[in-house]
Amino acid sequence: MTGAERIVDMHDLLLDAYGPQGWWPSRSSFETVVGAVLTQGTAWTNVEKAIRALRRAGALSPEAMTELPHAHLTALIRPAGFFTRKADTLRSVLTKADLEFGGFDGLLSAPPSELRETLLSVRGVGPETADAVLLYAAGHPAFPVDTYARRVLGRHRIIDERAPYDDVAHLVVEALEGNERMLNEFHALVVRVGKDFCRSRPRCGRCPGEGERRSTGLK
DNA sequence: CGCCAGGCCGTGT
DNA sequence: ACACGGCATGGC
Repeated sequence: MTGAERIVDMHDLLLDAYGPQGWWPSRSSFETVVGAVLTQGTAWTNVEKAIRALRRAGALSPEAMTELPHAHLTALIRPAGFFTRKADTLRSVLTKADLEFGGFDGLLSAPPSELRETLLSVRGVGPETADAVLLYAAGHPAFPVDTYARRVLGRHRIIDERAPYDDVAHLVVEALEGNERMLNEFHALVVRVGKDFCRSRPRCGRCPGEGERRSTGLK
């Protein structure tokens, strides 16, 4: 079985086991983008605190957040960690959207490649955040390669755990034939199963070829 | 107390 | 092209 076939199988199996995950959990595309930035290197529970604070402050729209004094923004997202950097990043996205795309909706409406390049040009937005925005806020085929994707696909020997980001992303997008619905579910399902087994139960024994990681493995 | 979480960036090899 | 430390809070 090829890697692509195993990825399709994994998607089908996980979907049967867990059901649709309903990602991205948010009330608007703007909230999705905010969440994508805030969750960088941060537990989702902490992101929820920050999102709730923003909502209470009425700052969960591009216009409202633009009006918000920077010190307020920084204070509101504090629970999400790395808050000085993340506040700057959110501000930069909004500024760039206004200057170059006539606003946030204009940015999201840009062609996928232009949207991705623009997002990547913002300090604090890397490939995973950009691909999460493409997939979950703009509805384009993309695959955000996060720590869980690396872990799960790596332990199943479908990829080398430290393969370059774009290699992994392209492999999955090709495997799922650019099917946005499947890419959406697959990313969410991989996070779900990764939380269930790969973290709380390292070496759970369910991944093929798990025994040789420390003995012979490593290139 | 230590480790980790739905990363990214600047610096040094 | 990689390795590494810094960025920061909160839960277990």
